[in-house]
Amino acid sequence: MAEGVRARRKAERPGEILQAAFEEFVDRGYAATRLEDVAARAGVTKGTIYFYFETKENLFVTMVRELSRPIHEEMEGFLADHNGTTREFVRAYLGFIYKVIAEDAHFREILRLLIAEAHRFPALVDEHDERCGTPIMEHLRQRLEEGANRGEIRSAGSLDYPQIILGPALSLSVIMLLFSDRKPVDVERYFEAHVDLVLNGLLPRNGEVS
Amino acid sequence: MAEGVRARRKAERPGEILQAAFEEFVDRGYAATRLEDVAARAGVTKGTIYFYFETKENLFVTMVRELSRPIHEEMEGFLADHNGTTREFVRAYLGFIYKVIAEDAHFREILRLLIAEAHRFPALVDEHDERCGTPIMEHLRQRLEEGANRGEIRSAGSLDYPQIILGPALSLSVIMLLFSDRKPVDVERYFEAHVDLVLNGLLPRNGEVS
Amino acid sequence: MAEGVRARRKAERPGEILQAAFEEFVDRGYAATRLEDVAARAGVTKGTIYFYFETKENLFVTMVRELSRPIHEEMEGFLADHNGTTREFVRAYLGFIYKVIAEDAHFREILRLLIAEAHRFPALVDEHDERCGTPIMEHLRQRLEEGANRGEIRSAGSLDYPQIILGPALSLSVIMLLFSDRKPVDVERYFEAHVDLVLNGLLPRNGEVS
Amino acid sequence: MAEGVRARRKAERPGEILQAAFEEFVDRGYAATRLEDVAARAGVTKGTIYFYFETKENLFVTMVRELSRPIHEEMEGFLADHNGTTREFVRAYLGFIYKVIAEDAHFREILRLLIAEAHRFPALVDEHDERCGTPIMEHLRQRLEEGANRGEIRSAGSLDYPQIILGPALSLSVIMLLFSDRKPVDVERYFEAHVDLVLNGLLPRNGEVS
DNA sequence: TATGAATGAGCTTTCATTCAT
DNA sequence: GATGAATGAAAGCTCATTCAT
Repeated sequence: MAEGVRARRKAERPGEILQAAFEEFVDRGYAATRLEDVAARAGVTKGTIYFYFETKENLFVTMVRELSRPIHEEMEGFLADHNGTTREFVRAYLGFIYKVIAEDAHFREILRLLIAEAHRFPALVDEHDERCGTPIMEHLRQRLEEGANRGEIRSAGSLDYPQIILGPALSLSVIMLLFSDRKPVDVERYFEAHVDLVLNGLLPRNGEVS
Repeated sequence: MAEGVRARRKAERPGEILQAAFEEFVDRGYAATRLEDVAARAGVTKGTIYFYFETKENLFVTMVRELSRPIHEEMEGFLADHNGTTREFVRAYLGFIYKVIAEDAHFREILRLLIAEAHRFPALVDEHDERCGTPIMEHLRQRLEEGANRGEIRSAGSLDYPQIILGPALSLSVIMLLFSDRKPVDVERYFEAHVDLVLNGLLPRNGEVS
Repeated sequence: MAEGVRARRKAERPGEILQAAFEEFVDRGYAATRLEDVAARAGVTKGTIYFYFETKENLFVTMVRELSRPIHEEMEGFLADHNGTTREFVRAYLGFIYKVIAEDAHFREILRLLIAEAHRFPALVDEHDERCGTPIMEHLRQRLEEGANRGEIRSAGSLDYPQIILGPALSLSVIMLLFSDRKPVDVERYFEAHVDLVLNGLLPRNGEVS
Repeated sequence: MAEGVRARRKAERPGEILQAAFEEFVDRGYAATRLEDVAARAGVTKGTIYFYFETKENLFVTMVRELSRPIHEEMEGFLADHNGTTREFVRAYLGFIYKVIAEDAHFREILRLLIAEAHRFPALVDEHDERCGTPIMEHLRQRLEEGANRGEIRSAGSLDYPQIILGPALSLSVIMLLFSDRKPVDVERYFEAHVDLVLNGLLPRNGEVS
């Protein structure tokens, strides 16, 4: 029985350290984070960190990779199945994005770290992009293209730049990073307004009363 | 004559230090930047920095403030005069935003620093927001409201969240921060697609052939 | 059968560790040697070393003792039987010394360790001296004394300081330690020149053609 | 006046640190020496050491170089002027060597460091050899060759290996390193016996009564 | 016997900051 | 104004040693 507990703890050590590292790196940034604080937060000593991770850089990279994994998996699951009209798809798609980008503090903070440390860890940015950014954009692009082919939507220029369609969501993420809780946003309304803009634009539509 | 040169140099010292600080802080982040490197880049010694700035924090804050000033001034100039249809306004407005947000590396890198150090310098974020973010948003919001009142545009939900309308531009900025030159974007086309989406949305407009 | 192999391996463990320790200590010196590297070289884990040896110091001391033993035994064997003229003895004696001091890298490297760590392990130096240095010197001294009594050699002052007679050999050892293979020496010729000097000195002998 | 004192101290700092480093390195060896102890001995703080020397390795190398310099200079002075018979030369020459090699603890301890750290600092060994070992050997060789040409001494094989002639002196140095003060040697008598052996060898000379 | 996870003291090195000149 | 020598408090990293299994 005691074995079980010890073994389980042992197996969980790296994960616990990674979680602690995430929190410290997010709070202080890469350079200002002290391994000693990470250790304390994980309930181990400095030496233990070096038993599992070669360097601070390695810990950081592994942390970003590992803490992004759940998001990637959820994303893949979402991308797998989706049908319905393009209109419905856009709403569902943006809904999912908001769940990840705006409501998941994990994802948001990893975004902060990637922006902050893009110069130091360009490969990490690219890796994250390949697993997360590119698939999301590409999937959106394809579905919109199909929708345009089927005449459901205009073949607008933004179909080539899915970033434009997702932009307001990423923006919200950045705003939340900048202001923490000092400038709260009604995400629900923001989301609805975003969907509305993407689908209808600002100009009056025929028969619509401004 | 020599005195004149020296005097002018002296007067420029603080500015040179701030410029050097900007470059170093951008390259390495706040914590990882060494004052010694800033000094070397500015062509002075560490001690000189302390003659002009009290601490590293103070240097950072002053630098962000000072290097943002030209942008603020340009912005105020722009916000001052603008007439024409809402349609024209939106295009001109976004055009200006792109000049600042996408083409001015200075602004972009300050954004990076603000995102990265938002926890350490929340007051600096707020200050920057008051001088730059809020006025831009508020101005846009008012003009759009007027346009809606005049019936030029729909009274869409996004009128309450100008961030949504500007979102794709901010997004581009973030993308450029993440990938430097590894993923170049055709800003001209991106901009046009952005304007098109904001004005027309994705759904087919009456009489429009997809 | 497998047990036999395992049992034999087990019995050899300490020896393998000592051998590995020798190589690492020689390469890096006492303080810079990591027990982990010793373990890796011996094909065991760090813990295993502590099963056989109490501390790093203990491992070092035991290693020097154990790796010196074959030399001591060979030496005792040599010292046991020797007759012939003093002239013959000197040549044979020096020949043996060269085999040990100049050709046996083991001995040489132990000498390096003793010199390097003389301050930290004085007792080890003394122990080695008692088993190796003193007997060699004393034996030489006695035989030379006998030779002098018999009139075979001069009763020169160097009879009281056998170190002088052996000096060039020890010197060669030190030179080899300093230059590894960067300054190769023709040991055969060096040896002959050494014997010649010891027996004849530099001054011309009667009837000898310079 | 106060300036003078401060300036003098400033100029002496590096030298004081070097001297302190010498003592610590000699006592503990390269790896086991703590920069903190060097600093304390020099009366400065750790940081100051790094103001003058880039790394511990650099401090070590500089120290060996700098502390060897006086010896090199003395040596060059000695090698400059010498005449008289070869017999006289050998005595004077060895006399000088003993002064350096046996009586100068500085030189001896540097020899210990070079032997101990030959693997880590081979270039330093070679450098020291070029400035100290080779010139001494070469000078001796030339003078002996001349002596042999003039018929003053035998053209013995050891003329090609001056190390053999100096060997007993180097040996004494090593012995002193090994035993510190635990085995005192009468250097005067040792020296005389050495000179005697080099000049006359062990075999009886004609007309000499053993 | 042997392992390997874990420790913690201690190491080299860094760097913001000070201050006499 | 400006310098640069000096500080000292960390920070990242190492490693001999321990101990439950």
